[in-house]
Amino acid sequence: MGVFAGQGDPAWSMAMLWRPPSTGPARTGPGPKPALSLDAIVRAAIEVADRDGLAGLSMRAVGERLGRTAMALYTYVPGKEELLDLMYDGAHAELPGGYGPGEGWRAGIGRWAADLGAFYLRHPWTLQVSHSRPALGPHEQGVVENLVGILRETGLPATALRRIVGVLIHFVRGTAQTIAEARLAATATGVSDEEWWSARSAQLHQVVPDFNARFPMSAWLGEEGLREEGLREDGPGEKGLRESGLGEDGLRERAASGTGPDEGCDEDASVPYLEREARAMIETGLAVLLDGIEAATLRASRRARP
Amino acid sequence: MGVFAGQGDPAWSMAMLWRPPSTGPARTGPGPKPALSLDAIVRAAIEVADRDGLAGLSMRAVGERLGRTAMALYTYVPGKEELLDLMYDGAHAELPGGYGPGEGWRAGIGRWAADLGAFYLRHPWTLQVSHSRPALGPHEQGVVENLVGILRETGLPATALRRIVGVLIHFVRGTAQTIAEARLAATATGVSDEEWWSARSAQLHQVVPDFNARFPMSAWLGEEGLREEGLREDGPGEKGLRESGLGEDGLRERAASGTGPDEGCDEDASVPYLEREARAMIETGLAVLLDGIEAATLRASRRARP
DNA sequence: GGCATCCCTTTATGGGGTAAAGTATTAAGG
DNA sequence: CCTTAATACTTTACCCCATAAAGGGATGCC
Repeated sequence: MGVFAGQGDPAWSMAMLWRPPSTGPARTGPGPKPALSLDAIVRAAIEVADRDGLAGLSMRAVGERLGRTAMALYTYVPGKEELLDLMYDGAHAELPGGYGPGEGWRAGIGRWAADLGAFYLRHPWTLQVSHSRPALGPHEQGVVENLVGILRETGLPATALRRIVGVLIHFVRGTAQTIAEARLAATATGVSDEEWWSARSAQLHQVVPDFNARFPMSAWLGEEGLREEGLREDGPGEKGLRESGLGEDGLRERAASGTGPDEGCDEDASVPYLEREARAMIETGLAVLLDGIEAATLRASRRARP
Repeated sequence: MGVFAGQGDPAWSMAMLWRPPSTGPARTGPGPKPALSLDAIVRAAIEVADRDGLAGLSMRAVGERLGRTAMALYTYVPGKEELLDLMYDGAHAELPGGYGPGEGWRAGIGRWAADLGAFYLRHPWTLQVSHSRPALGPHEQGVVENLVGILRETGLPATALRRIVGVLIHFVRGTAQTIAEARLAATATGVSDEEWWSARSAQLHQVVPDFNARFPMSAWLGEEGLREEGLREDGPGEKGLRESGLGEDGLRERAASGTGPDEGCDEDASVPYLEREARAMIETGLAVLLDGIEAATLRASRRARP
């Protein structure tokens, strides 16, 4: 159950992250040929983290997966923290590029958010790695590059744009975290999310019988929300979802068609309740954000030529 | 460097989190009187985490602070995970309530966000505790309750509102995380953020000489951003900041006037560069979010009576 | 062949969470 | 007052972790 703050030796991490690709096995001179490689180690570590989470990520586990001892890794990596830096950026390599202009920034952001969200769900451990660490790699930078490319269409000034970039990244990360933890709870306890949440809800009302009195707003939110869902009437604030390229199964499809070498993310046929809810949250939230960005854009152009 | 996924025994955590306050020392019967208490342990653990971060939080450390061994704690707490559940909610106890109506929802959300952000900065370790864990306590619930109370003024339907709640919480958390890590890097290396970032930037351009060619959008963002800041012209997208109650020093003031028993958060006189930047991000981001919420509200009322 | 070089293993150290067993302290019952 | 049983806390021990230090064995150059 370990997570890191991104310490270690940033200089080493930076150098390795940005080293020219496939710096060949140009090893000459005495001594045995290296059987491992930095890339192989990083790949193995990502696989371990995908399977067992960051809690299961130990130098022993990674070494074992490569048929070596834990100490063998230290020939290639100074320590675990630096390895995590490389894992984090390396995983991002599977994110697609090609957010060319022509689809409009609203749709572009929708696609970008769906891709990134699906990536987080394919590698939930990335959500536990603290963001905005010192060591920034090329693939993480690529995510930002893509988003900035899309957002430039809005014509917003750079200062505002940079901040919006932060907002969007935090938003997708946070939402993906909610989904990931729901999945984790579901698989850990062996019940479906729906059962799990209703059980927890029942327990809450048993432990706190006066919940509705102490938290009237939250109680209203829960009850009214259920009522609305029962009525199946589309509330407002839901607009712009299809427009943004995020249909009912947009995120889901992207999650299933992973580009990376991983085994996929054990999608089962039934769409879990909470996951649907969280996906709806990403859609609504994104719609809100997009409307806000649009408002800023309008204000900017109005100011430019009054 | 430990963080948790929120495992442990949720039933125990829930029971303790919601137990009636100050369940007295009604111990009768044989055996020595307990010298510790659950509250004292949680308080001590929070102090340790405030000082040394989650990395420095060990059962041994908490026990030592109370003049006991690590094992002594196990009389009161089943394990470290459960203790963390209690710490997390316990820290939230210092958040204020009283977001009465009358100031308007925009200003209300601004105040709510500033209070929550300042709280995160006073207890940065809370940002490493993964959110939306199984065990939800009364004080975390209070944060949601406050926000829902404010948002009900918008008249938005519950479904949309619940999702906006998630967006706002993720947003404040993410932003606070950025600030917190900037602080951490600054104190860890002993240099100011500004020096630290320029050093890192120089290193990046040394390691990656062709950065600007490979990441033209990001390069543009950086250069244009600097140019705009040099011009000191308020870009658009900045509107609504004062209106939302978030002045230049709004967050800062709140951070300094902590309500909890902690020592404050060693604010020094010079406002660090990156922190200013991050605060600006919270302001801009919030403005975008508020505009988006407003758009949803308008749409809702338009739909209600056409 | 000698030998320096380098990959990898073995062994060891210190720290973590916590199980198990031991010790001391108390109140109740005789 | 003495026994008994319950309880708070300590001691010890175990296993897992990251990693320092030292050793072993393969390899290519002289």
